[in-house]
Amino acid sequence: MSEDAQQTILGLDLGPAAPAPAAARTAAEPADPAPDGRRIVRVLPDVVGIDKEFDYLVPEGVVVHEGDVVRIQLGPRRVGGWITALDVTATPGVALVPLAKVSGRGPAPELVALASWAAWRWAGRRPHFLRTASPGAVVRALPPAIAAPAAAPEAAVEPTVATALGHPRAVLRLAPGIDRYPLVLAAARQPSPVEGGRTLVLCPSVAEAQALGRRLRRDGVPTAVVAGEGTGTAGAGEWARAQVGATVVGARAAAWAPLARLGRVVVLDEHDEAYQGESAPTWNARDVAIERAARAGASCLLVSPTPSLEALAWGELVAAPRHQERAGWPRVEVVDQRDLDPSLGPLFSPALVALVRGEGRVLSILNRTGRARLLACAACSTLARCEVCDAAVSLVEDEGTAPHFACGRCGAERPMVCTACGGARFKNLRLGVSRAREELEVLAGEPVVEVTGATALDDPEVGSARLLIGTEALLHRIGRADAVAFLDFDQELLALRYRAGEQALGLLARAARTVTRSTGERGRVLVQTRTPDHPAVLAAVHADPARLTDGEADLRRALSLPPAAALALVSGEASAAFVAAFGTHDGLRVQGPVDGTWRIVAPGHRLLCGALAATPRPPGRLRIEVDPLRS
DNA sequence: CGGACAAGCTGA
DNA sequence: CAGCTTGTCCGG
Repeated sequence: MSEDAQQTILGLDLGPAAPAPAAARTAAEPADPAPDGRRIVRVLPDVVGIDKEFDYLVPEGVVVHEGDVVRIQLGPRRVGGWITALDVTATPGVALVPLAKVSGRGPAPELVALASWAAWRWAGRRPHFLRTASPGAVVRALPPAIAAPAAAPEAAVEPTVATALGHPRAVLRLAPGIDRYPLVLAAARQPSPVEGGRTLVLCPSVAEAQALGRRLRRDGVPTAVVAGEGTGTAGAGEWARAQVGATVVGARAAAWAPLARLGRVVVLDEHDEAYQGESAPTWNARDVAIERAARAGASCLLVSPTPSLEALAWGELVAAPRHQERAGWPRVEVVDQRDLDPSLGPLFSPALVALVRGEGRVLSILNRTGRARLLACAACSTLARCEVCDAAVSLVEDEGTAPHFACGRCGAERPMVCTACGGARFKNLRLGVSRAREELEVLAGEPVVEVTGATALDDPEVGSARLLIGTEALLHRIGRADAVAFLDFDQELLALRYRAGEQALGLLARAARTVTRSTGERGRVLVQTRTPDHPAVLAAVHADPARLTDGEADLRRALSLPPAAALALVSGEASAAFVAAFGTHDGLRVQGPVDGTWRIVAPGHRLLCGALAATPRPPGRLRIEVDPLRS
């Protein structure tokens, strides 16, 4: 070993305040020595593309634990990795070299195992998950153990909530106007099925996690907020506190938080799509949390105003009595756009006009219509049109050719140059929203501010505006309003995704929460649609999500869609080779390709993931999405 | 994944 | 046949 390596080797010690015994690291125990008397550990390199482990010698006097983050010499280069097994026996005929460095603490053994499971479940690679489970910065030693929060003085929660907390795997349907904090506090304080077990609370956004964390700390619950700086990994301090006994609150990545002894998992707004990643592996934090709880013997509670069909298929539904749930929803008014006076246009019903001329902050939601985007010259604002037929042209950005305009009507193509001023820069016009804004302004008789993804929320114009308009992202960005109006809800209801109904109801629930004031008083939700009898609309109007989910579950079964089936999408340049190698399996159907994407339908994940894992990956880019949310 | 090394192509 | 590209293999 080089002098350099000797200098960088770091002895790690658990210290006196090691976490409680359930998850006690076996690391410090005496080793089975290798034949030559030195310990050997197995290491998974942190290199995507190497799904293989390698054995290394532990340098004399160095303490290692399963999950520790190390650096290794792998062939000609030095890379990071994780210890996945301690005290393995040497493979004959392999010349071992020592670990180059033990960097610090990493995921505990049960998380290393969970990463293997997740790699199987979402057809991904272990390093992806182990990175999420590792601290964002080096953790050399753990702080002293943190005592469990004092038990709840008395049950200060609703009977429904108490029932749900007492159940090992429950789905709590909680109306959107109900504050979840009493539930979270009780979850942190009440004993769990695991002696001395701590609570993990997941919520869809980092901001919510931080807010919950502040409230819990104020109430004397030692809390670690595990929410990363973009990448999803936790800061070293919070990571270490989570490891030694804090109650953990966090967003998606916190499903991998290092609780030494997990007793209870609570997933708030489990239906929220923010729990699932868009890039492969498309793992879902709710499903990771469910599996993790099951492995730990912990209870798991999924909470949502509109539980997903996946949740309902998984656990026992607990709901408040009808009148109580009803009281937690605002009034949802439905306008049938088919009855509107055509001269006013379909977007502006008398009810909407009354709403914007009334008082309080009103959010108007309008999704862009389809893919039709208009381009205008950035310099002179002239619309980009076809020189042949005058229709609006769209931008073509194929590989191999320079970006140019193409006419969707007559097919003519031309360079990306403004016909009026010769400018070459163009801006997208979100005509749907922009024009609606202008018209709404006229109808309201006062300014209406358009909020886009680029709008800064601390913009004084936004802060002071009473009337705002935007796409559904507006609901995510503006937390409070007195009324929410969906100008054309059919965009949501009739979208071509199989989950459109659920997503639409989820939007209505979000709107319902947006108009709930801290006093409990409720504002209004207005829905303009041509399909007022759609189950998602009826569910919100009647404050009864079962109106959607009952029928939807039957439909999914009939059509072999999740959760009655398991889906995977396979795309990328190597997808054809992969599908060829995948072959045929009993009970599995391979469809496609459509636009270069194959679709695999299976009766369940066991079959689907088993078959995916058994297929060798061909070289080249390959994207496998298990449980795609779109599609 | 990315470095090493081998086999194949090109031009003087 | 040097010099370069392309491909395959392997890492402890």
